[in-house]
Amino acid sequence: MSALPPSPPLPDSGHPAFADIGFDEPDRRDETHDPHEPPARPALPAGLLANLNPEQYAAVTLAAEPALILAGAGSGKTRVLTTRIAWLLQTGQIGPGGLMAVTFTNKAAKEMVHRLSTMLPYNVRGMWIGTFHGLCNRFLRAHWKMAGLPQSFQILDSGDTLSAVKRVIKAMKLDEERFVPKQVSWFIASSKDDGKRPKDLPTDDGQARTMVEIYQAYEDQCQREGVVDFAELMLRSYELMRDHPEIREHYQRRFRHILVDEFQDTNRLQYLWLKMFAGTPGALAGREPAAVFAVGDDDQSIYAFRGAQVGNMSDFEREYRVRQVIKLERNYRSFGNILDSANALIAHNSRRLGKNLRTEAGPGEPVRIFESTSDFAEAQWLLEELQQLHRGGMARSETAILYRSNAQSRVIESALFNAGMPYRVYGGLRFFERAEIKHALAYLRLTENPNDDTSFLRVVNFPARGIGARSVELLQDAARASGRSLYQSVGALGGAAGTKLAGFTALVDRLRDATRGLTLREIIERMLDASGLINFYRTEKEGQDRIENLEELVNAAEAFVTIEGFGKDAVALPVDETAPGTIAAPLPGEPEAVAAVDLLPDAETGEILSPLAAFLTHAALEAGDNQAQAGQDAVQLMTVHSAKGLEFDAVFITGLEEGLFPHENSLNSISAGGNEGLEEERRLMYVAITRARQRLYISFSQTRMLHGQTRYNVKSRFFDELPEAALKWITPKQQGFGSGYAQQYQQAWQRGSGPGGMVGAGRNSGWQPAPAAPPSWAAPVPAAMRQSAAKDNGHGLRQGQGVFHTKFGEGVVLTLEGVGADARAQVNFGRHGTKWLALAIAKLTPIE
DNA sequence: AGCACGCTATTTTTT
DNA sequence: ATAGCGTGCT
Repeated sequence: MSALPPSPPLPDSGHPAFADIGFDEPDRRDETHDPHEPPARPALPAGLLANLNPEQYAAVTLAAEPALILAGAGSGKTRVLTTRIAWLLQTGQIGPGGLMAVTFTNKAAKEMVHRLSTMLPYNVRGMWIGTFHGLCNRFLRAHWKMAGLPQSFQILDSGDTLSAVKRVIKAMKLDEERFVPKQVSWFIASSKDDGKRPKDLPTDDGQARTMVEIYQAYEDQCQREGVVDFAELMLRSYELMRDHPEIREHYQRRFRHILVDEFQDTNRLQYLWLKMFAGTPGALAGREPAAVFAVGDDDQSIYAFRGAQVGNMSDFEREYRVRQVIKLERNYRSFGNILDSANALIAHNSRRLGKNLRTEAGPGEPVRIFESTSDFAEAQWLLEELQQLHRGGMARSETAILYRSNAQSRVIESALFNAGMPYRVYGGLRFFERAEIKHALAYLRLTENPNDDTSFLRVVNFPARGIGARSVELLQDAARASGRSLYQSVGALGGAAGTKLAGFTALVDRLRDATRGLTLREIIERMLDASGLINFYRTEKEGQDRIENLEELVNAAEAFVTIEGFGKDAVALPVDETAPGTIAAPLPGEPEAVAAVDLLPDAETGEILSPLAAFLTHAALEAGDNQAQAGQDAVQLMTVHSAKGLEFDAVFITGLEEGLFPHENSLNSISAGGNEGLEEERRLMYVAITRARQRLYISFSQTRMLHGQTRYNVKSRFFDELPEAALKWITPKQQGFGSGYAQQYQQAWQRGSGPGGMVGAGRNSGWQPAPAAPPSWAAPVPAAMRQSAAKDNGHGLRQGQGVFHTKFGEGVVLTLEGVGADARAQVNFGRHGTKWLALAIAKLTPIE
């Protein structure tokens, strides 16, 4: 008997193309097994399971039932995930069409596919392995009609989303001061991430009601224009599953194994989405839910600020009655002192699922702690230490400097730049986010869908063709009045403006007609020429880089490939040979750099998305690398957040100061369960520490330039939570302004020309500023007061002086006022806040 | 249409 | 300090 009946046909389907494409081929191999009775363990493919430790082995070979894997940092998480997939396939428990593996980032998905392809003798690219959003896209392309979308719907990135929101606010004639586009955009995205439509939201007060109205109007606008934002991809897929039992049943029967990476980072909607695909225990008539294999680490949950719910882990455990919780605690990355530090630190968090990393590698080097007088001195020290490591034979790319906030990179970059030390900063503009690329994509999108108003507005007058803001406004009014797109409304305008606009739409039409039947490369080349983009940048002084990027876009199109079929039958096709029915030979050697996507066929007709539409989808879902200075062996600079998932021989964690790390803003979010904000900061520090293989350095500075002013800082409380035995304090005894590092740095700074050509670090998309509250942790020191810095007021104190108070502990003097019995001092006690003290009463002992 | 000035905000980020 | 953005001027 087969416990797993073949998937039912989709409603109104039965079109042969559906199965031919392999998109939804039911897995016949399943029918020889009963997945609910664990199959006898077959002979293991040679080498596949070799060298797994007992816990890894247990996880990889778990029976087909819901499981939670608590995978500590460096415990071989990706290996377990990929080996399990390979094992499931090779033991014949499931076919390549019967499982789904979900990650958060394209990078992780690619890594998984890459590793799998080395484990399995066939092409794995056609499988349902990808990011949440990538899989949603695939799903919606198959069921676009039922989802109420046009077949070639476009995807908005966060920039597009913001401008779309701006247009809505303008159209509603609302005050942008009261309804800040960024905040509104964030509100809409978070509502969607919570699974909520406008009708599900409270409208208690006027402000809230208007916000919901904007949300509704934004939805209508997106629907009219045929575009979806990132959150919409998830929400629309979820609702489609929820509201269509036949679709739901189809996919629930199909995917018997669902593997989820970084489960601790899932938000509410993503968990709901997973439950839809897996089925909820007890709610399925006589069926078992899919075997969800959730891999995560609650100690590495650092994205609560963008909606991640660590609670999904315990919810999953409870709701799916997980019997198998496996902890991977053996660390293969770091030496003992590093792990001891990580363990001791994270032990200060409450409500952990509980995990302790261990290694057999021995203690290794101590964790080195450096106290510096200024951020300049800290940067200079970093440079010298890096030079020493490099002289000792360590590759620069194996060394990383981590910081809590992007603003910290500047001073470090200056020091490295002036010394000629190659470095690479993560976090700049991504390829597909560059202005010239967005312009080019806008033209391409208009040929696919002229009603895409976002794209229309972006390029209607770029390059300049005499269509001013006034004309555009008239056009928008006409469009609004008739409820049609800008493109459709051009005819309604007369006069000179109407003529020029008609010229633009004619250009779009010409482009669409002229590129029909051309290859992707030819389409893009034609567009670059006809739009005038290339010419525009040729005449620009700074246009050379932009032209190179546009050429790179042509290359990306050239390398664009789709995958057809599953497993052994899968072939990679250059996208221009994918006319339905044609089969091309696999690309020679299947280069790793290839940008592979799916054919994205319609579930009913099997009709494949045009190469151009598929490419545009790809561009939207994968913003591309941000390697500004790739190639060279360079020191890696990044925030702690972006370091997650990476590892280096030597790691420098900088700026360990109260208010900065842990960050002041995080300390506000105290909930019933404790100080959630602080605990997330601690997890962040835990992530930072566990990036290091051999050497770990942690530094902090007494003073730091922030927002143009010097701030006096107290060292981070996290130092108190590290095991003294694992540490080595390497700060030179004698320090201070005008001596040592600070002075050396000053000279280097004056000599150098400053950091030219470095990558801009500022980049904010969902984050919203909290109401401005003056930071209490490191009050800026007014210039007038600074004069008193060197002056002694009779109490042996000066500004910047370290002091000790019996109740508040260590602090730094920020300001001094009055003399004699009246003398007062403002002291920053870090976590205990900033206080004014009467020096006649308070017992302050100078330290250092 | 393009530039200059002034204002504002400055934790973390992927898709 | 400084970058990005909106407004207003040439």
